[in-house]
Amino acid sequence: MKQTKKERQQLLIDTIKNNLFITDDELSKQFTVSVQTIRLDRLELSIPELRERIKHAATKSFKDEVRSLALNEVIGEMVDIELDERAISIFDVKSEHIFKRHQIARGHHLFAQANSLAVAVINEELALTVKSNLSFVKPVKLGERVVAKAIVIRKDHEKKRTFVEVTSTVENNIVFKGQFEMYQTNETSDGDFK
Amino acid sequence: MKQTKKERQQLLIDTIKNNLFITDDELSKQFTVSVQTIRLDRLELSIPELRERIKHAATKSFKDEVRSLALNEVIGEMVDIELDERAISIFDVKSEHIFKRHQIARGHHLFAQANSLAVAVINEELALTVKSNLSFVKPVKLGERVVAKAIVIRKDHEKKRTFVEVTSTVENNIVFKGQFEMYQTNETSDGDFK
DNA sequence: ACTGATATTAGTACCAAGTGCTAATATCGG
DNA sequence: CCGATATTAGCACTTGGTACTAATATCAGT
Repeated sequence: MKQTKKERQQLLIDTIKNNLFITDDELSKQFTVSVQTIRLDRLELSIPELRERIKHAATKSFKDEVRSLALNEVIGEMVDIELDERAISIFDVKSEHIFKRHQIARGHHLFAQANSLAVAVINEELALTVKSNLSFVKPVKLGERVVAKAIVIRKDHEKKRTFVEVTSTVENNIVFKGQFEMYQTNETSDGDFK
Repeated sequence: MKQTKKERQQLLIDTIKNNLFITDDELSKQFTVSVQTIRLDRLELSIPELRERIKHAATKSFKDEVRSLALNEVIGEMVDIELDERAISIFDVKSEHIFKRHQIARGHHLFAQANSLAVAVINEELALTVKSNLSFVKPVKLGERVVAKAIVIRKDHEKKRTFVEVTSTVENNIVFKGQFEMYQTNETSDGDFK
């Protein structure tokens, strides 16, 4: 049984999408049509040629690399900071942060934003989270912008502890709250550690 | 002043490394030598041609994509799961998970492993973290393998809540502990939600 | 059954970015 | 000045295309 032009073109899109390195020649054999037909199809569907396709994929890969690196430093974008007092960061929920089925942001991204903000607000060489108490008040959805505010509550030089409270909001509605007990070296102050 | 062959070849390596899309023709102009010389250089240095270079970069990008996707699903590798009872995952601390200066794993990765395990162990369509209480007992360092065990403590069908406890260890020493209060839809059981 | 539109195939010239090979010319060290 | 090394030149060939023209097939409607 023969395919219609539409069927073939739909299949062509799928085939290229999950192969990407396939040449017109190979495609023509796969669909048992001439190479010219494949080229007309690509033209109609405005699918670029092989070299352009892979070039595009290659440049995209660089962006991914940058993204994943950035994600490992401070999560979210810092917009304000007063060391040992407070800090604010914003974080836009994109498709890579959500549960696919429900468009709701995965909890660990909210935690990561809050936790890295708590680390950043501490004016020391090394700061680690010791304990924390979290409350995920309201689900955050795709496309929403989360504003996290960290406030230093108390600093205990003796015990090398700092207590930080982080509140995250979306359009002024609280979506997340966390208390963080942080350990830090006291290098800038008394430097008796290590 | 003229360059030696060695100097040129070293520069060639650098140039290609941070350009990747440059053709022999452009290179020949940049180094004011003939295209043939560039080709001999590439041959000696076994640098593949432009098309092969970008093809290679493109395939590498796919791996990245897979990695970052996998990273967005369950963090760590699941080794055992009994729905609504317990689950175990392992997570190897790599260079991308640490504070550069101290080789210590960032807290949010430990949280992410524990939290995603808590989500996974719940036998429902949708599970979200409501509250959690964390304790970062001991710093985890580069190269260490973290084993997280999640145990379902209690399931409250009325209130659609499940309580999960996660303990993470490195070589049998506890490094992290967390209690998670999870919200879930009861679709598999009574389906009165939504 | 015939006509016209649409789809498909074929063929040619051309391009980019190469490889592979041979031969000529520079350039440098001893 | 001689020989080795380095560089340049030229040509045929390859892949995976574009752009264009022309011929043929297929189908739908009257």
